[in-house]
Amino acid sequence: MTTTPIQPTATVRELIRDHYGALTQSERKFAQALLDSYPAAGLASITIVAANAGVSTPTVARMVQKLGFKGYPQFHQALLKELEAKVSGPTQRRANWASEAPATHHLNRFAQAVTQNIEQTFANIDSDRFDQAARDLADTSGRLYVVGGRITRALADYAFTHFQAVRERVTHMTASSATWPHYVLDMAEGDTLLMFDIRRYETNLLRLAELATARGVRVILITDQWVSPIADLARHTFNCWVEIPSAWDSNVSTMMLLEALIAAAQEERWPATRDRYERLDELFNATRLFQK
Amino acid sequence: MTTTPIQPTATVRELIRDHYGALTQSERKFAQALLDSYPAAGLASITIVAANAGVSTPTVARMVQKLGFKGYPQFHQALLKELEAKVSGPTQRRANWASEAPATHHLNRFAQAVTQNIEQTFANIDSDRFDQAARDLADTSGRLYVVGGRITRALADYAFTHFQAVRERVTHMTASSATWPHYVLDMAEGDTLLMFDIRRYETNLLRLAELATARGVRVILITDQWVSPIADLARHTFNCWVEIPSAWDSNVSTMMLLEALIAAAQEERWPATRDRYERLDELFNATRLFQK
DNA sequence: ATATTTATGTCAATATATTTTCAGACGTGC
DNA sequence: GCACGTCTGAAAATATATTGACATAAATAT
Repeated sequence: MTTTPIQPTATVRELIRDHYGALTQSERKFAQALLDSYPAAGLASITIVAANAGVSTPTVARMVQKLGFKGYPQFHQALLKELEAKVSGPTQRRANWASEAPATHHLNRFAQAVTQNIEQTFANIDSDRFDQAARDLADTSGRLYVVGGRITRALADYAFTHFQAVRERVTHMTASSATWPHYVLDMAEGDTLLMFDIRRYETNLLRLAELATARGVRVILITDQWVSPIADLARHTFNCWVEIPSAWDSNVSTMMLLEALIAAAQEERWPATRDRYERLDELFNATRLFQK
Repeated sequence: MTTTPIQPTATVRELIRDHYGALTQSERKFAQALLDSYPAAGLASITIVAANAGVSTPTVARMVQKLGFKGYPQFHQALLKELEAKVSGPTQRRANWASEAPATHHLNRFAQAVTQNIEQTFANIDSDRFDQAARDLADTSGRLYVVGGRITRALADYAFTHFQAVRERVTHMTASSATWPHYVLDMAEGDTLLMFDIRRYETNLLRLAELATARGVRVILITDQWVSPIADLARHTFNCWVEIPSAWDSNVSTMMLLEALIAAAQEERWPATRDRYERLDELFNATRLFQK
């Protein structure tokens, strides 16, 4: 492990990060609790603080010593000093994301843009349609196909991996559109096709949507705020705000929507999904044995 | 003396204002000191706090009782609670996300959990390390390798697609670990390896990290809040908060961090990257003609 | 499977914080 | 200037926090 010498300017947060590798399980439990509500969770007495984190007092005492403090009081004082410096600063409580970076730092500008996208995206979701879409995605009476474009292929892949855990009969249509006709051949009424189409909309995907809907397949489309032409064919369309100050589009909101759909579909199929997860876990454990 | 009932909603600041008339000279001295650097000046022990304000301990004790607290500890706790509520991140007390859905709707619960994860994640990024990592990722004097685990393969894929647009000499190491040794064979000092390892840490990835670092490759690790063992070998480690109320982990914050890194690397290499984008665009347009 | 190491909590000791008591200081009205 | 009430901090008494020693539990290696 790299034992970084304690910088006099290092925040407790940084100290935790640096020493995290050397912390034991319970110590990490406390560290997490502290980071969870920082720095408040470290400003009470050691007794209270330990109880809140669900560990014993000596555990906390030992940990702060590992971080380089002489004892808990010194640690407490350090936290307090940080707080004081932060609150008395000139940019009092500007919404900074990266704690110590200036508001103009790339990170903060980026975080702000993405957050706005997320807000926009979620504000524009109709919860009824969302619920319906989740039901479609969870419906195992038909197959579920997943497909994405050049960039969104990764998202489709992610969706595939997770839906595979949630339900049976899932297919990821690979990005090579040459193989798509084979899949279409087997599509039937009652099947669902989850499509990702973010700008620079791809003609291939539109053609695929046409073929699929012609066969009675329900299309669920995840697109951007400018809306892919596939929307006209889709049963449900979701718009994601993707613009960031950059040459390309952000897919954080897309990912978030996707995860929300997976989570909802999972809930839809509980407890059937739980069994799948457990069986999956066993299989992975079995595989793991070989690796040792 | 009339014991004013403690308003549960009143802040200590308000209490001081309300009782200011009833305070004695020394008590006011302390009150001023507290307001001067609020709430830090009230979060140490009564002894220290009193000394800092230049008054005696009993003065402080008497005053907090005047404010309606049973004793100093209770006063301390009240301040702490306020702080906790206040420091909670930029988006904390937002109204519902999906505008018309009730707060208990799945969507809103999900959005809230994810937002907290994002906040935590970004609060824990050290901007210097972030900048350094971005520089490593943009450095074309060596190759850039990207690799992920079972779930994070999709993220690695996404990273690959984007970094490929940003710079040359990028390789996505496929998920099949059997082929990894071939890649390692060609790794050299000055190369960079971007790894994703979220819990259920994979032994394969750890072995790969060991081999790579042994060859002088810089490892940049993106892991979760519980930290993959690879962290000990990595040059830069980033922690993503991934917990959501679900059987699996969310990767929205991971995606967001990844995008932030891509954006930073892109900026690092501007305008070289702009040329690449333009050429890439031309190529895609050429391909598109065939599809029509 | 067993031994060894490491981690963790209980309990006791020690130190520190908090409150109470009280005597002097200070101001105020006569 | 004197008497009275109030304020203030020193110091004692009490409560609580902090740390260290130890035994048990968990993890790891043999």
